[in-house]
Amino acid sequence: MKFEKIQAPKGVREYLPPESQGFEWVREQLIAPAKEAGYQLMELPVFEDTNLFTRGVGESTDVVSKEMYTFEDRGGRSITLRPEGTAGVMRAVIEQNLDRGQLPVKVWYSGQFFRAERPQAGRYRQFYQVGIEAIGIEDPALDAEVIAIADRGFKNLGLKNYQLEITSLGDAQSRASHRVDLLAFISELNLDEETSNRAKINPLRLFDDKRPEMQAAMLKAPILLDYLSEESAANFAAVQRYLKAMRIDFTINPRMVRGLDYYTGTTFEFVHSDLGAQSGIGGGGRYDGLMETLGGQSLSGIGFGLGVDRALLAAIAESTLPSQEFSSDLFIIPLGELAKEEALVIAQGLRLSGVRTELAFGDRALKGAMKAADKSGARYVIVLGESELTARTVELKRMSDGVVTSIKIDQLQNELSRALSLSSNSQ
RNA sequence: GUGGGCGUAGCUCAGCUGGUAGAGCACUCGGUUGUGGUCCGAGAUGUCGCGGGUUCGAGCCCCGUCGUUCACCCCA
Repeated sequence: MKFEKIQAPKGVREYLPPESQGFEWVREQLIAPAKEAGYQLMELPVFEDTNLFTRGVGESTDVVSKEMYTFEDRGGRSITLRPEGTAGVMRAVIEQNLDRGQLPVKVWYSGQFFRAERPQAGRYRQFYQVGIEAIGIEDPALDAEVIAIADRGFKNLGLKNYQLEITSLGDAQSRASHRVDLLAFISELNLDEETSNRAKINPLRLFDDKRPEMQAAMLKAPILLDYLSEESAANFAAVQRYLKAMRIDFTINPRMVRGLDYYTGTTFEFVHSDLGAQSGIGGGGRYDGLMETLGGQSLSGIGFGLGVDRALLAAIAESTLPSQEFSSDLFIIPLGELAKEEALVIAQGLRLSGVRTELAFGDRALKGAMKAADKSGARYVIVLGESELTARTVELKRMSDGVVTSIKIDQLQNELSRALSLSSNSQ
């Protein structure tokens, strides 16, 4: 009887060893700056009431209108796998009254998100993001800090071929007056049906059209930045000033368009140049009305989401992944039953003191075990046989050059700690 | 949702105008007593994605389907 193999669902990306080590590293590097800045973990469900997204993200967006994984649970409730992170954070903040405490609420999150799109390079139906949100305070310095944290994450990865683009979507008045002029401008253009439908949903989207003739046509379109109210303009100027003070490079892209409806004010995107069509590696911005829309008080927030999958692709493209980071320090090969027991005990002790230790299993021939040790990338190897057990002494072999030194088993921990720190200092 | 490319051993692929499958790498064992990376030798592995059709005969042609990949829409 042979059973058919079951495949992974379409569009999911799995990270298996050894690549998973790079993934784990990237995710940690991306979020570390947020932890250092006092943001705290918020662990949220991956599925939510569908209304959270239709109301929060906006029904007119592509994300909501055609990319959500929505299903009915056994109680007849409409449930959706989260397509982005901010709405869930806001829901939790409102539901648990976190906005009644000290502001801003500063949280980070990390996990899977889901969008039912056609898969493509760097675009998957299940993808990973890390993100932060800072809720309850309107201060351009906070905007600058949030951007700086995202930028630090990418710098932690060693990335160079990326660019930070910022703009401001202004306040409601700024957008309303710009919209009137933009619609007037667009009505003068000869648009095909599909495009003009898109314009009706959100005229700003036309700025993002990739067709050269559209780009050319939109060059003369009125720019939102020219319509900013005095206050919005001052805010945006301050954000730029702060970024410059922190020596964070950016360009102003007045034609930037974000896919989610809730953004207002400062908005930004990180774009990488080596990734093909899906070049956005992160983005975010301020959202003034979201909390109120979701039934909370009227507080503003700002946050970002960084794509872990794409950041990993970028790190691979720029060859910035560390290689030695992931391998063990020591590989123990026991020969015989007694040695096996002893090896387990020794390994436990060494691991407790921070020496990354692997064992050979399965009574393989010594040659095979040495091969396994070699492939593990371990920096040192010891063979534990009868003679070693009686002498309580092992030969510590350094794999890089094969040099062997004789060491008492009791001294193994000290010697290894010293040898490892010496060689890592000299790197 | 739309369009193009691709689907042959674990991996990367070859397979000429249709005649019932190969290479490299990886893997296992060995090159005499317990030491890896090089070298040499031996070995195992495929319903040629799946289903139909054309044909005396299909991995090669046709149709469908699934998957994959790239791009569009859109986005991390």
